[in-house]
Amino acid sequence: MQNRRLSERGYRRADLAKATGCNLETIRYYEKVGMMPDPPRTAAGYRIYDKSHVSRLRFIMRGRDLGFTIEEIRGLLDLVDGGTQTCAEVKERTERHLASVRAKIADLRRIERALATTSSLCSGEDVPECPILDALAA
Amino acid sequence: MQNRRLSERGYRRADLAKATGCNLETIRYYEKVGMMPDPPRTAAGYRIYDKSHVSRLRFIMRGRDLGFTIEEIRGLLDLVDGGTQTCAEVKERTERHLASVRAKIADLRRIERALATTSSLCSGEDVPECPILDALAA
DNA sequence: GTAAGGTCTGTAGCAACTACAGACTCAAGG
DNA sequence: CCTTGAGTCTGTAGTTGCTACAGACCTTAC
Repeated sequence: MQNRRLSERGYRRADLAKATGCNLETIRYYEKVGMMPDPPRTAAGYRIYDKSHVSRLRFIMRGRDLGFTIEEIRGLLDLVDGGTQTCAEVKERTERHLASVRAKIADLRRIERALATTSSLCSGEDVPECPILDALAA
Repeated sequence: MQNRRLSERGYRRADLAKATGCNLETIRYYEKVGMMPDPPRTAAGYRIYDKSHVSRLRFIMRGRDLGFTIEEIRGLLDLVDGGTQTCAEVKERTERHLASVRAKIADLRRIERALATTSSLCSGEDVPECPILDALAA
């Protein structure tokens, strides 16, 4: 194909981006902040990635999708990298995060009800009393 | 107490921060971006707040907690501020926000399910192999 | 061999804060 | 009356987690 020699050796940055769906520049950012390892380079300085980079980047992105902060993901990666991870630790972190997600859902449901009520009140001619303020300010 | 004359008139910035849990500087930021009104000032230029500012700031913070952007909160505040809008406009904005709330709930439910699933895979034992990490890497 | 396109670096921008620095104000104690 | 210490004022710079250049360099296809 267009870059046979390189693709025999591994992925270029754009290949990694495509393989993971990650933004091109974000890969460099993750490297800068130490979440992705400094990859080997070609003689000309081009980064060369392999399958392991694809997995790691997917791991990071999946964590972000699940609403983990960078620091939380770093923590999870440390467990992986350390090789000393215990199931108990990871489970504990996950459940803590699960609890906060459930709290957010509960809050949003309250807002949803308030908005739905407002909307139904809005069918008349007059501007209604707004229960949103009460719901949010409570 | 130490500033009786002022506290008879209202809250100072630090009082408002304490009453709402908002960061001191963030109050000024919200004022700068037009989410909080320019408050009255003492002769020396000190901001003076009252109960209405407490409610409004709580409203903003709650919205932020729930993941609304500044622009969305601005929209909600417009609803609350009311005044010049017709009922149709209010209803339209309300339903738009309702849709975004429901989308957020759906997102969080998806995250919740993923977290609950990964958590349930985990034995909680002190073994180095963790199915949650495997699931994230998958 | 040259043009198109990928990669490199550093840096600047974004949202939404958060934290100074340096000047000013104010109430209380001596 | 003066000092002291805490609170406030302004503008600006730093933070997080990206994202998007600019300008130079490298590779590949034709």
